[in-house]
Amino acid sequence: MAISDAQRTALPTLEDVARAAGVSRATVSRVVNGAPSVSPELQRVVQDAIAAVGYVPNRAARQLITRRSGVIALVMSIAPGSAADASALDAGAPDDAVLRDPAPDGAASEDASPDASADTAVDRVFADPFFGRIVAGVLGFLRPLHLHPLLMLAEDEASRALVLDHLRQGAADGALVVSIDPADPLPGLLVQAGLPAVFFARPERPLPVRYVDLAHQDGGRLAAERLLAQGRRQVAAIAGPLSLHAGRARLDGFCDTMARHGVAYVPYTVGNFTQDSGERAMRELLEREPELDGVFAANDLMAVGALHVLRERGRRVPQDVAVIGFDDSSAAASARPRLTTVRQPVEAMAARMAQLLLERLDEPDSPPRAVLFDTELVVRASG
Amino acid sequence: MAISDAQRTALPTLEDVARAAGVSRATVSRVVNGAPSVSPELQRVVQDAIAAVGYVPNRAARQLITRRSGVIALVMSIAPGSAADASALDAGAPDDAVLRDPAPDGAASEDASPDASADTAVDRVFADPFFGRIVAGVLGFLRPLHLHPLLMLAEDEASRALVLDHLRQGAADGALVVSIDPADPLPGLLVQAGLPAVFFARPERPLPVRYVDLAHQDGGRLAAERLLAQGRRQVAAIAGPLSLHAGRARLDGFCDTMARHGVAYVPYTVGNFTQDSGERAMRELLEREPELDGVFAANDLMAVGALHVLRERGRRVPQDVAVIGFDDSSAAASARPRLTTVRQPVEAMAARMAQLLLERLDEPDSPPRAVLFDTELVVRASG
DNA sequence: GACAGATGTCCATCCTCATGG
DNA sequence: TCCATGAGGATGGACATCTGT
Repeated sequence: MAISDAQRTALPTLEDVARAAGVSRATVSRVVNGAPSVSPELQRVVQDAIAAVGYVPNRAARQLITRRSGVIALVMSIAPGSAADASALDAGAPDDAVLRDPAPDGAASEDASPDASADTAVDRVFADPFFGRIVAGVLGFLRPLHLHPLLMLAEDEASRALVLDHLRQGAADGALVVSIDPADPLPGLLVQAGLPAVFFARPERPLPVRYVDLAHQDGGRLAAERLLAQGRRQVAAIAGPLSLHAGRARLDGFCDTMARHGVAYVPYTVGNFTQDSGERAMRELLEREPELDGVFAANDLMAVGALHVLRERGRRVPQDVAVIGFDDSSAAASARPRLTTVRQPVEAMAARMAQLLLERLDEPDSPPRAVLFDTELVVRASG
Repeated sequence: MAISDAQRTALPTLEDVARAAGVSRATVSRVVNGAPSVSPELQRVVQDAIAAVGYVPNRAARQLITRRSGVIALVMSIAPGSAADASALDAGAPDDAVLRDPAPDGAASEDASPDASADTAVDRVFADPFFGRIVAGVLGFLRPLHLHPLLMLAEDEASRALVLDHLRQGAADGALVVSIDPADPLPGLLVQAGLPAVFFARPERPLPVRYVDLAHQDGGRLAAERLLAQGRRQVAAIAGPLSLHAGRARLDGFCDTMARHGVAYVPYTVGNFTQDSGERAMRELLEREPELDGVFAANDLMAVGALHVLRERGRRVPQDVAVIGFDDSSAAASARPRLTTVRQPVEAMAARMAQLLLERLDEPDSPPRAVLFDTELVVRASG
């Protein structure tokens, strides 16, 4: 409380500390920043003065000269550049009500609850366990370094421009971009502007950028080998969107491996990584191939949807039909039966993505680098 | 690419724009900030000059004088102040490996994947669908205002100090705090320091602060009334931690309503809001009350755990046992049978929380205000 | 070379004062 | 008198650089 007033008037500055300690501003600055060349006694004196006056460095002033904000933008980029293959739902998403004045209406009505932003496409991003894992990974790496992520969403041209502006304005030192759509223009825009960015998953168009990615195809292979080892031969797949590299590669890896082992025909259906789409896909596959004994889904959410449909149709898992998912998200462990799945180490990938960005910030001229992560089969009960 | 070099040397400043436009700095500033008193023609001229030289305002310089960062801290606060009742798992959580030098090791080994921060307590926060809903709500409100959330985690004394420092340093203008533990000292610290903050859920100790909260007790009542209307009389409850107001109030509301309708005895077990704890609780309840015909769980995750156990024990839901959850999280809709649940409008609450903070920032002297949200029964298949 | 002081720098905004219409 | 605009110094606070002992 006592501080509250002081705050509103004037916070103590370097100058104040210097005066209190009887040294120069420069010396205080040296102590604050841990410069080596200050005698222990003086350090003590300055530290005491800092504590006495309650000094905290002003980040804006520091940033003005160091040109570092200590902030990293974490961008969830969901919108396609051109009208692309986003699920039909998105079509009618209303624009945000743009408030020009940052000051909210003083007389906001008490009862009318504010907009809850029920935008389906946006909500889906944050509801997906994937988002939480990304955040956990990024935070785990950044926090010990005293850096923090600024959360941004890029879903249309205006919001993409906002991301670029923020970086140019120095609101963040660089961007970690999780881009969902292959037609996303954001990666290209960032590269063109020469802004520091690292991507989760390789951008569709070849760009000289840093990114982390997964050996998707190999993951598909692991799933196939597991099913083959169990003697399953009537297998089917629930693929992700084929417009995405991840969608294609996981399916390819699965089908190729099956073919190599004599299973030439693998019926598949395309979903969109949601549980609902997994249910629809499973129904369709059961109609086409009533005798199937194994299913590979390109992510856990769709696999869970498949589990539901199989149970509803009286197929026992794994006795009648084996199910293998992808990601090893929280959904896999909480499903019943527990889901056998191909692990994607999202947290480690996100952490590494952050590390690559810091490398780029420290050495702007170092060559772009990509890091590929391996998958791993996590055997549980479903297959 | 072309810009990249320019960037490293000198970005254009207001002065440059002024020169290019043949006007004064003041005029450029007026145009940039939308001051009313600039003639349309001049505005045009200045806008063109801005575009021509590629000017973007420097946030640090602006913040230095306006004392606004345009950033809002979103703090997930999970650790208890004293050694409190967090679930046993947390006990051995290792400290972060503190890296003093912000520069990462240049020769980071390629193969050793970086720490994925497998800290269980932290991971649980981000894996919970609750987190995504908070983010979605906050972002939905802040984005149209061109404000952005800075994600922070407070789990021990050091990280709490970091949150306070960031606010004092002006890294963020205020904080939105989602505090899990009742013994959390962060709310008290923020109040004491006079820093602008709004809380999700009322702090345990009475404090003169702004917050949003839910009519938890009323939610418990809705669940009870639903079960009573179905003629269920042998009901049990899976409560949340009783150290939390939300845990107690939901249970109280449920039990009180049952008592008022002649059901005096409601056996209950305490869980910790995870699916696993819900399973354990359900097993225990079935042993104690084999004849039960209705269960109320204090959140959806525990309700889903209960569903699994009931199925495993051959009880049909809802025919034999009705199950009602709480939250209406994504887990409710994706469960089978779909979960009847008490809705907590998390997104709207989070948005409102952000709005309250902006009110406080614009009018520091306005009195603290709390907003209570109502629950609502969402009837699906489970009860 | 170890240490510390003095001063210029980063850039947008606020201010005053003046000017022309 | 009023209004749009110019001109340019002062300001915010920390760091960089240079100098001097």
